[in-house]
Amino acid sequence: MEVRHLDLLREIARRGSLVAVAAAAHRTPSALSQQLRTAERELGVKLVEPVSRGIRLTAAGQLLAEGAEDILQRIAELQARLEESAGSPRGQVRIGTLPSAGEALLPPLFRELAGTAIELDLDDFDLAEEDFAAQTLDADIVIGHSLTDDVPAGASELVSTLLVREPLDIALPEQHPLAERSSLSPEDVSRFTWLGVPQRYPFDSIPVAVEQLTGRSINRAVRLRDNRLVEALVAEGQGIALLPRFTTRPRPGVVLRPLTGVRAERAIVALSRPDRYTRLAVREVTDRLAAIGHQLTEDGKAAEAV
Amino acid sequence: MEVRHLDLLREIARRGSLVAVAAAAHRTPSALSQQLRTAERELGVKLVEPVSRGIRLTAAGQLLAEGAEDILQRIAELQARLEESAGSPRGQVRIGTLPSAGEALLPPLFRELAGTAIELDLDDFDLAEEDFAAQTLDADIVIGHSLTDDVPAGASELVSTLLVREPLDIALPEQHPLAERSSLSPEDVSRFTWLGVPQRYPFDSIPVAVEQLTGRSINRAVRLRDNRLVEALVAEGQGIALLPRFTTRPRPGVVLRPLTGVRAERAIVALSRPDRYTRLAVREVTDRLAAIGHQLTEDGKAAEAV
DNA sequence: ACTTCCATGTAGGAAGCCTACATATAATAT
DNA sequence: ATATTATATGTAGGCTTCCTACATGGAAGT
Repeated sequence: MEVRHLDLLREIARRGSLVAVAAAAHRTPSALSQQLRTAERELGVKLVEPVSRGIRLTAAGQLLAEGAEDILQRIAELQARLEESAGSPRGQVRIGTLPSAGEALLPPLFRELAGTAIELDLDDFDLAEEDFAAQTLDADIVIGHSLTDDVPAGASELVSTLLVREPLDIALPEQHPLAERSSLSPEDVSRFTWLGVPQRYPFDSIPVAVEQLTGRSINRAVRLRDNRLVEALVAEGQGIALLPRFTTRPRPGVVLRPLTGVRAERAIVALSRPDRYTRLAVREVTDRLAAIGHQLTEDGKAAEAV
Repeated sequence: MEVRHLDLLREIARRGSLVAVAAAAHRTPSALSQQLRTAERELGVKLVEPVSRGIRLTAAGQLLAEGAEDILQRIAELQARLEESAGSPRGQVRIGTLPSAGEALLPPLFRELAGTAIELDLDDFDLAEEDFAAQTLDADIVIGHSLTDDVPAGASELVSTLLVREPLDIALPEQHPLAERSSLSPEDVSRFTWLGVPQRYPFDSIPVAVEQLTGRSINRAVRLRDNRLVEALVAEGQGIALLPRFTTRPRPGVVLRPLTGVRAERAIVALSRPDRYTRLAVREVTDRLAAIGHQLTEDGKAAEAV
């Protein structure tokens, strides 16, 4: 019985189709199909059966997939023990990130890891809160965020590390009447036109809360994903918007004012599957991200004091 | 990290040298040496270091070898679960046996297994009691014996299954004066010339016990290993000897008489390493051996009653 | 000094693995 | 109905990997 085959079965169980597994493994479906048949021949059991357009694990395949989960976890633990005892962390760590969080966290990370045996591989995406967890299938570490809690929805099975709690401020054009105030209430902001984000995107929960609190519906001029674009439009006077405090670069024509009276902050977290998190390199990178996040908070406080 | 490499490290830990591992695996030492270097390259750690004429595992190698033990055991368990759920036992089972015990136990076993997917592979040897355990490195099941206990010396870590308790009788020429008695005492037998076995061979413990009990030294004409040869010489009147009751074929000119007053029986046991014993086929064969052994005892009683 | 034992290096053949392309089949769309 | 899409599987060929045979080198024993 080979690890390669166990791994394949586990992936089929998780992802459901050969095409999906092949894409994740950068292989062709044909290769995996052949591997499956080799495994079946060696074990003397049928492992998958056709169903609709795809395949499904047989009882035997499922049994092995479950066992594989355990065995691969133990192999990962052994590897971690080895790395701990015999040297410094090494290898490739694949990070998937929110663009906004990545912009603040990743440049220092690259700087710190220069010269170590850890190699970073990046991917970025902007998703609904509950979709971050699924990305941990592909990435060792997923940097995601949560508006309501410190653990994003769907991440209960994952290792979740809080990196920063980042306030979400109201971005205003410099000449905006509200710009003179040092903080803003839901009442204040509900009267103006907003630049929103798509529905079900995390940031949207805050204007929704404002609407519930004030009983007044907010006028959203547009729904955009990209914060840079939003910044530019705020500067143009197209509306006010929610922007994360640490990752919004100061920009002429735009000021940030804290929003009080609703929970206006996001938790930026690092998520990993337990088996991937056992790798020393993955823990190391997560720890460094947490330290960088902490520094971000400190810098924020210092700037406020000035 | 590949199972193949883990297995290699475990075997090196157990057997001590590449040549020994190569012999057991039917590979050349060169192949293993190259595998080792591939493993070292992949893991980024030195796994072995030269010492005297051979090699020795480094700390890292040892760590992995220990982890391998656990992981390979779990893989074996998974395989067993698969076989249990998905069909009948199959594959090759390698048995190493004492010739005398094998003669009685194996023919029925072959008969029973004809037509199943279990294939037997045999090896035979005649060893000192404490050397049987070492044979479990190579064989799935080792049929050995113990004179003093139901578990042979050195087998405490192994799965040990009692197959038969076989009386060891005194073989006499038909015309021998003692042949008229229905059972013999240490006093009786210590006066005659014996055909013995080499020192430290299990059977030797009984004449030694007789010597201690009677305070008289036994005259051993020769020291032989092969029971057939001993039978032939007993028939020739060259002396009396200890022979196992069930595995001594009745033969004109020779009679067997029970020896009383000392523990004159051997326990025939099947030994397996725990990881090999998890295989369903191995358990199946062990069970069948135990059943055959039980039948042997029953047949013995029936014959006595006649 | 010679032999023995063990590990390692090299070259070449065999086996295995993966990709590209083609085929088959079921579900969905037009 | 027919075409299209999505998924798996089969085939041929190239690349890689693995193992054996043989040679080399060092350490221990005679």
